[in-house]
Amino acid sequence: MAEKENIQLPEASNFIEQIINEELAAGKFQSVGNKIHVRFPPEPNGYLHIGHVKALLINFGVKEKYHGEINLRMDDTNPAKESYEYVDAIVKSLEWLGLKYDRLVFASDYYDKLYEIAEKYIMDGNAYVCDLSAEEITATRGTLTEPGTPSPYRERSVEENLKLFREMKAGVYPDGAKVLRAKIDMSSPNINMRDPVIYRIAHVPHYRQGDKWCIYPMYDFAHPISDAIEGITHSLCSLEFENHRPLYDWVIEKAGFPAPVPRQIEFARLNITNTLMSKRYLKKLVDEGVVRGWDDPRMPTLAGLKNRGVPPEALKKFVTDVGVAKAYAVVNAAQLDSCVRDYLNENAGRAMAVVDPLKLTITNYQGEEELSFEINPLKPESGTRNIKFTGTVYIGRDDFALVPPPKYKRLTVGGTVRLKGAYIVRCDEAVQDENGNVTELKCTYFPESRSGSDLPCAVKAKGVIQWVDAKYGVDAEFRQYEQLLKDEQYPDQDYAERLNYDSEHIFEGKAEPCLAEAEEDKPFQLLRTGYYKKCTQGGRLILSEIVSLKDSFNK
RNA sequence: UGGGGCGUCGCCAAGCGGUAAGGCAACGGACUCUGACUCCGUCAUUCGGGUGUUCAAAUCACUUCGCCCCAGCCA
Repeated sequence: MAEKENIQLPEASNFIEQIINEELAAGKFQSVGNKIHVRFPPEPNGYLHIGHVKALLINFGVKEKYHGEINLRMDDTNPAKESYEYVDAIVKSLEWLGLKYDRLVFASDYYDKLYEIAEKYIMDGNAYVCDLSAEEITATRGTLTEPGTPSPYRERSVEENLKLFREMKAGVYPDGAKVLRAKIDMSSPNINMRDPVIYRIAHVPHYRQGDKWCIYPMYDFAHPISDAIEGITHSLCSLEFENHRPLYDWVIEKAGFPAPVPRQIEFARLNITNTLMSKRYLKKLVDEGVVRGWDDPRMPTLAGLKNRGVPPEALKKFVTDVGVAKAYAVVNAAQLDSCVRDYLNENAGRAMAVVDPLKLTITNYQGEEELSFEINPLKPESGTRNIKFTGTVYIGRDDFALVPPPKYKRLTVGGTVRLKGAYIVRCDEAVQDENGNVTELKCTYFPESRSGSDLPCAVKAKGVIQWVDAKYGVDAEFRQYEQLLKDEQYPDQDYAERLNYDSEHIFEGKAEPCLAEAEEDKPFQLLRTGYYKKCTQGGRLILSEIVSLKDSFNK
């Protein structure tokens, strides 16, 4: 007898790793060299969204921790919904997140093997061809409290079943005429065990297999076997598959795979407040043209988040912080925002911009000069940028108040404020139009207050505001939003209600025109998105966020 | 109503019989040429409720209440 190897077990950081540690300690995987093997199995029927990041990180986390392997498997067993567009999008999303899998595999590559196992089931008396219609199967399945009734075709002979199944494969029957069912227990309290369908007829070409097949395996059959074929040790999935676990185990057992056999472990999926996390609805938004595509910045897809300017590192931090458990949970979107801000604060360069510009003219200033700003104050090594200053600038309308609220730190008539990186100015007059709207501010500046100068300066300013030079600033463009702005194509609440969810989060905010400081004669983009809003505190923009958004659009 | 799960601070979440980590949010205060950041401080005598076992329970047992999932030829 071989001695049990002494394996170094890493500290478990969640209940899944705890289970793996126990199994490892019990020697369950000795025959496979204690190699842990997991997989991430999306169906290529849509883009990955933020919810998938949880499954992704749990699986990749296990792979890393145990120095195991991970397959990216396209769970493509329903040809009606799948395509290469989605395969590509999924692969790209993983790249964006920086997750490297060991191999890309397709469930559709196992169709032959799957078929072979199905025939074995028939020969072993574990499956039969059923002629009942879909409605009849539903009707005879029983209810939650009543057992189902056996199909009249349940006791067909092995020979007949085999003949019929081969005819199904050969295309003798139309869609829906027959199915292959697992022969388990029609009175099981677990409805999934009441002779589930494992193969259906569908005369639909497959995006990879073409017309080769007209019968396709169901998830409950294909998934466990795919896992077993690949030597997966742990099949991690979300809670809604808990009821399928007995079937998962049954399918593998009857297929006769040798131990160690894959084990399914479920965890709670990720939910975020006001965020739609269903591929089905997201696809609907795309199909109906409510959004401009799966990568629309308002979408919670990874492609959309990327376009919104969310750094992948922030996403990973967020999902890791949220943890892994089995309790149903809805995480506050504020927690994601916090991760984004946190990362951006640390890494993003800074620039000034104003939304809703208000002209500020310094009446005693002449000429122009260049001022220097740090690109990222937190990272001195990132260098500086130079901004021209001509004495006529635009400031944000929010940074001036005719009637200042209590504790207001910005500009008021007669008050002073510092133009960030430049001078302190005093507002002498607020020019108003016939309606009383402020159209321009006439100010006086104090030369000795120049930023960084050692001159003694008597004037003090309680606030610091951003500005954009009137001559050198540029109109920021909204590359992503310009069309939306033009068409006023905003999904409305009615639409959201029809879809039965709250759209506030993905649709909040519209793009607004703004002015931005010029940078290498390339205007930068400013988006009025969720993050923009979240990054507004007390009416002030946090510049780092804006610049990062810009970067993400300069593809 | 059958079966399967889950209930620890406003939102997540550690805890695994020895006397409630952490993050987000919130609230005070310091600092600040980003009202940001940073920094300091506050924030569960209590773990859905009840009853037991024990010297000792969020952790064990029993019971009760609440929520989620399952009746696709979707995954």
